[in-house]
Amino acid sequence: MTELSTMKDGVANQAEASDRVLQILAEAGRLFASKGFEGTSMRDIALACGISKSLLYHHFSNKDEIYARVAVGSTLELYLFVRDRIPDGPPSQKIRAFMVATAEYFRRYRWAWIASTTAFWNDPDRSRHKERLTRRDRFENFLRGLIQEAIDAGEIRKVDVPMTGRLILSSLNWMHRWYNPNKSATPEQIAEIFFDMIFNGLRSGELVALPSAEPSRTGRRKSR
Amino acid sequence: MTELSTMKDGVANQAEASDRVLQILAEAGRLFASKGFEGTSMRDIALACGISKSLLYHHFSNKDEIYARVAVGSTLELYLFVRDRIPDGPPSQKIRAFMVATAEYFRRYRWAWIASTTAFWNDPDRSRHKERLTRRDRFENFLRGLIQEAIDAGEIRKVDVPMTGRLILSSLNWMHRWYNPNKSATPEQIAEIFFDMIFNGLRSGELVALPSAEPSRTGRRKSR
DNA sequence: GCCGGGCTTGACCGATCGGTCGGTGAAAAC
DNA sequence: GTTTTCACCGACCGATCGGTCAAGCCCGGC
Repeated sequence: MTELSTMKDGVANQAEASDRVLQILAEAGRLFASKGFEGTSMRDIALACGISKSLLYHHFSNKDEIYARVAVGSTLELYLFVRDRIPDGPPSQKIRAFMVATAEYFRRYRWAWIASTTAFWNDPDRSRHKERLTRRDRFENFLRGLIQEAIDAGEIRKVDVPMTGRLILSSLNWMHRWYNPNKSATPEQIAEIFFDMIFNGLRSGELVALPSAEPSRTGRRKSR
Repeated sequence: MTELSTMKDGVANQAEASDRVLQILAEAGRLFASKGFEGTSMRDIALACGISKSLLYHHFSNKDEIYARVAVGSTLELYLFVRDRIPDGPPSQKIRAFMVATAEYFRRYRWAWIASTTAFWNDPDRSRHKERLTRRDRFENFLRGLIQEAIDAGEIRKVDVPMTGRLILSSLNWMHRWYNPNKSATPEQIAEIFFDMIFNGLRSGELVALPSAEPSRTGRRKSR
């Protein structure tokens, strides 16, 4: 079937699955993303696929398994997807590549991404939730490693590494809430803009004499 | 009742409401935040309050009204809350105050915040959803005004104003996903750190000669 | 022709959903 | 002392939930 590639959109790493399974995963991801896990019924999924509800249970044992294939099956690959797109070079450029690659992943698997990061952020299944957090941690720790590299190389200031990672990931993770695929910029372009802002800062070149309302933040530009 | 102040925690601008109503709103917000709107039943709310389900319908006409009081009733005040905490002074310091005030709001009305920004991001009620977006827009436009001020004053570079606003709001809006109230930093302190990172940038003072992988980003520090 | 097996279905189940109803008991109003 | 008011409850409703099941359909191998 020629539509396999389009149906595959939004569902990562499901190469061995049949077209029907891919269709179910794609539709389910889209529904989970827009109406949430509890807000999406098995009847909704069946209707969206144009099949009977029983058929869902032929291909999946229950609703949770569909969730698992959508959410866990997609976050599984994020770390590998991004890691393979980090080039050799200066650490700061690795961070930039990290952001762009994550944005590309978001663009490619948008519904699964939203379903995974929004609809299921509080997973009823404890062990599966933990597993997802572990993967998420591995992803985040990878970024922290890049940040530490950049600090060691003297490319960026001696900032708080976990907090810096959170800032970078926040800019990417919140994108799904305002990104409009019909508007101008691609997620990758947006990631580049954010990298520029975070890396170079908003402040203009001239040092503007700011009234130091917070004495603890003087001498910021001197360090390192 | 002396516990009125504690029960009021997490529910903004409900001065005229009775203790019981405040309790219901607080518990509902907490449940909505952790289990989502569809995932929280009226029985759950009643059980959490230690009352019968019927009593919920005595105080509220239906589940949606509870949602409205939690989500709409809290986002209503965010703009005013923040606006009143912006001091006179340099525009960049206004942006800093904006971030700190938003973080304070998050800390004070955490459950209602999470319920409003996460559990209900796709509101089934169209008109109410639009109303919330309008309020959200007013809040965001207020920030954009501050950014434009800072650009006009020459304090920050000639960046893309909407995109800059999104970056700042992303750092704050994503906080609820990783913030741990038992850990060290307060939301306000986190907001200050993020402001420092975004305003001053991560880059170290020394100009590191980066291989220009992106020719469009040369001369960045020259502008303005 | 027919037969076996995977894809597919509609009828159905107990549980739970949001919501309703009639009523209780105590305090306020008269 | 009677009536009105109001916070509150247990029982119940139709609808929908996730999930089951026996039976049909379709198609290649014999």
